[in-house]
Amino acid sequence: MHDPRVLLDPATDAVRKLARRGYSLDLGSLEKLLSGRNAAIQRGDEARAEAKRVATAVKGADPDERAALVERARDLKAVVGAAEQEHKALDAELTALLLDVPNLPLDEVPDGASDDDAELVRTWGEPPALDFTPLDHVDLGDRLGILDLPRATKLAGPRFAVLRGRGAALERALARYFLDLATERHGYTEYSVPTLVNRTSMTGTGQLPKFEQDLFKTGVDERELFLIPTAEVPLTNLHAQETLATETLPLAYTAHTPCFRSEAGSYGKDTRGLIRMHEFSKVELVRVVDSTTTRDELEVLVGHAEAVLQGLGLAYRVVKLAAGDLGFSAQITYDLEVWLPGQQKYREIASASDFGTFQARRAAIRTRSKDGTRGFAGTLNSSGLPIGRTMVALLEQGQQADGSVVIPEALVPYTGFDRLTPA
RNA sequence: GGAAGCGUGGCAGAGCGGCCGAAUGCACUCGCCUUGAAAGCGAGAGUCCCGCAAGGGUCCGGGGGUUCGAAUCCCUCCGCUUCCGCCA
Repeated sequence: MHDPRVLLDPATDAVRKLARRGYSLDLGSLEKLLSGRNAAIQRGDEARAEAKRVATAVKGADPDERAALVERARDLKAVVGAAEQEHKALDAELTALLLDVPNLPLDEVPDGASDDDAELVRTWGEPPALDFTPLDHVDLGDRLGILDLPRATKLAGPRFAVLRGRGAALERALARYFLDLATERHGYTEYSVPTLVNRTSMTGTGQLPKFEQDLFKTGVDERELFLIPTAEVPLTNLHAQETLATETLPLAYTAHTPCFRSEAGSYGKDTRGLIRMHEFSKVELVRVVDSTTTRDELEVLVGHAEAVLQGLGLAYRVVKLAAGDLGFSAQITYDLEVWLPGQQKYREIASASDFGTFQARRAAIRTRSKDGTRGFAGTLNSSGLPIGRTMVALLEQGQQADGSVVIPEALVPYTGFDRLTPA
């Protein structure tokens, strides 16, 4: 959420910046709401101040002037009540408007609306030169006897997966490898967190109120809970409504959780295989930092995500997303795209985003520095990585002419096997 | 699910319907003292909102009510603790 004053400041250039991502900001009504709200606050405060003075005067008043004072106090009370009501009403409107406004893209973010407009930053590794026609991960998984999509559909419907035998073991090994890398090499603290969270948490990171249709919602009686689409939600909200001493920053958190996405509006997209699931498992990296350092922290963070792919020897590239392709809360995002021989192209596997203070304002994650300066924290997150999509890349890039798949060396201590072979 | 109790500032812990933003202790910041530190002494310091500022307002778990006036009374919700039941 933005500070309305900042949005209204011409120096911010908010209208143009938001237009780059396809959002049209109504500065006029914003201005009107803000000034109206502030005027109401002031009116209420003045009346309340007077009411306090009168109430104090009542105590020592002569009997004959007491009645007049009490009546005056009653009148003031009405004024306070009216001003307060107006304040609340305008504040609700203002908040609703602000909650709807996405983050401002940084100037370095390229123009454009789709992934075609992303800017190539760098490429790592060589797509394996296969002297045979590569299979995609669905066929591979089927032959290897580790992936059973038909039965997943029977159990829950499309976009769910069943892993079997070494497939299930591979999933477990990947999660452990990712977590060890994050905690032992990159300094993240591992958490185990709820995967069902309340509306406040979802609003804090920006999934709500705008994107409720993307979430799975559950509840018993009046109670309302949402399945997390990513561990970003619980990890970032750990410090919601808290004030952090700047000298304790940056905080680096990781968690391995299931993630749930309704994938509304993605009908027909990636219907085959493990790419787009309603439920998948992911290791997430979250950083809570001094707000002035987020841009540098993003480079650190994307490096941590890249290290995972590099450790597995998977060819990938890094792109900077176009303004119109940014997530709601992000001001800049790098996508990591891994090479998929089965599709003969790079496909998104992870994305690392800098949210500036956008989420911290929503979630009220405050900071206080040694000299007493107060502000909001900066937040960032990256996948590190999703297990399913990593398995896709691993199977497809590691496939051999005989139909077997070679497990990357770094992973062998975790799997206990170095090769998957057809059943 | 049943019964009882409790929710005050970073922590601990007072608080008669007006003198309470709130005693006191610890912790904290800045001085003094000391070779240095500790102890001692003095001073200061909460949050959020409106305001250029001066200043004003808010906040004693959340919300509502009674009253000229509520941390103090009432209602309600939430959370925590203890006991019983059930249970992974």
